[in-house]
Amino acid sequence: MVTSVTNTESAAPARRRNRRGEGGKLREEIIAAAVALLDEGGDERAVTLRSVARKAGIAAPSIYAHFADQPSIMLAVVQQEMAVLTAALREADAAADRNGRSRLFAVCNAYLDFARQHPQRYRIMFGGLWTPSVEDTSITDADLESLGVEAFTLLVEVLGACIEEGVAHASDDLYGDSVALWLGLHGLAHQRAVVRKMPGPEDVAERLIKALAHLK
Amino acid sequence: MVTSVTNTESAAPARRRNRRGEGGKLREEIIAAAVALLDEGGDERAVTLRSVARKAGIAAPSIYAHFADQPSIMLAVVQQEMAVLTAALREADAAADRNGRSRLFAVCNAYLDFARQHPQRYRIMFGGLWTPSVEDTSITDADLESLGVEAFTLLVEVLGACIEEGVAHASDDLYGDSVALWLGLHGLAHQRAVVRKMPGPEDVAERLIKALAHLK
DNA sequence: TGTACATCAGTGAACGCGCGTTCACTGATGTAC
DNA sequence: TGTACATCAGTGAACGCGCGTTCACTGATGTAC
Repeated sequence: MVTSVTNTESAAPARRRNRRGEGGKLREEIIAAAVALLDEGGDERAVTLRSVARKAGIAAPSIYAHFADQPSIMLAVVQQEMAVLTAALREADAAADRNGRSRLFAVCNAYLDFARQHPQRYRIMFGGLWTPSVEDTSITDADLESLGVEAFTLLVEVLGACIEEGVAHASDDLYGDSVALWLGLHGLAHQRAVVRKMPGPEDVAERLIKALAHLK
Repeated sequence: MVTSVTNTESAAPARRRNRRGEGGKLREEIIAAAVALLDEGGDERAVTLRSVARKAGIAAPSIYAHFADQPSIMLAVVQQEMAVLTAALREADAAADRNGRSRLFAVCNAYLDFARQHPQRYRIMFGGLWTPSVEDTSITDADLESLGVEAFTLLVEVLGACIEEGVAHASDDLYGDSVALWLGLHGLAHQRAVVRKMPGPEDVAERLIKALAHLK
């Protein structure tokens, strides 16, 4: 296997150390460095303690002042990106026409767009790439729970609006339908994040959303 | 990070070398060893050239007689497991009552069962865990195409049967609907393969299948 | 206002580890004569 | 039927690499007096 570090990673710029009392800023720089590595197209294996340190322009041991281990960095990345995703969904919702159907498509498409624009981030967030190793790390199950709750709640709300307006067929279980809808979105989003070119027709997304939302 | 090899890997039994002319058998043993490592719950990182060799009870260099590199082993695993999955779906279909609805649920549930019973295999097959590194390896795009075609074809057939029988609403595009249905199944299967306990109601699978198949 | 000093932010060297990969090799076994 | 030998199946030692992690440290900067 050929492993060339210098070719794939952009050189870290000269870094000025933080002023006294502002050491905490490095934490954010570390997270940003990890995200940058992902956005360069490398998969999760590209995000090591040392590669993150190189990217951030610091020495590897400097990370320990802010994170217990590499999975802790990943958790911070996931938490941050979940917030980014949630904000994007909210923004899309706010920008949509004020009817259930428009809002539903706006939110769902924003979700799919995030996955397409940031495939590696999406895989980290939902691909179960670091969760299996919980035993060895400082991450607790509590950290993992409630990670995507806010985003999901928005989906429930928008689907509920569709039903209230009579645009979607009501069922006995809005929550259950929302889970099903999210799972469908996730299947498409994940597949798009993983393969080069998606097979299937252009309008799969629309088909999925219409069917799972029971749109009339 | 604590990394203990001997604790997590079962010791390889004494191995008798293959008889002359039967050297090819080792190829299958190597694939089986890789699958065994996955089934032990380790994620894809646990499948290294050396760990596979240990599991198979051979010296690491012996692998090179059969595989160019580690990703080639993974490809072989994926190809084999795709065949296993396809066989399971066919079997479920054959065992089902001879009507579209029964066949559809049988095939879909068999798909979901595979993911639940072999989460790590499923993640390897559909999680995009090794595809990103195509550039460095001996694997070609041609190897990747048509990997799940047979299984998918069965899904199209069964959904088509539902429509012919009038059990499902016909649309203008059976293929497109099949892709959407598969994506939904994939979303659920993947999520189940990734998280410990799935949130949501018990009958999400049924909801998903009914909605995406447009069952009447 | 000047200076000693505690603290903070981060470094550099070193360690042991598992990895992929190479190389020359060994020893069993089938086959030609 | 016996034996020499080519081939096959697989080994063992070694290499350089990047990794996570430790340790003692350095040098800038704010603060107490």
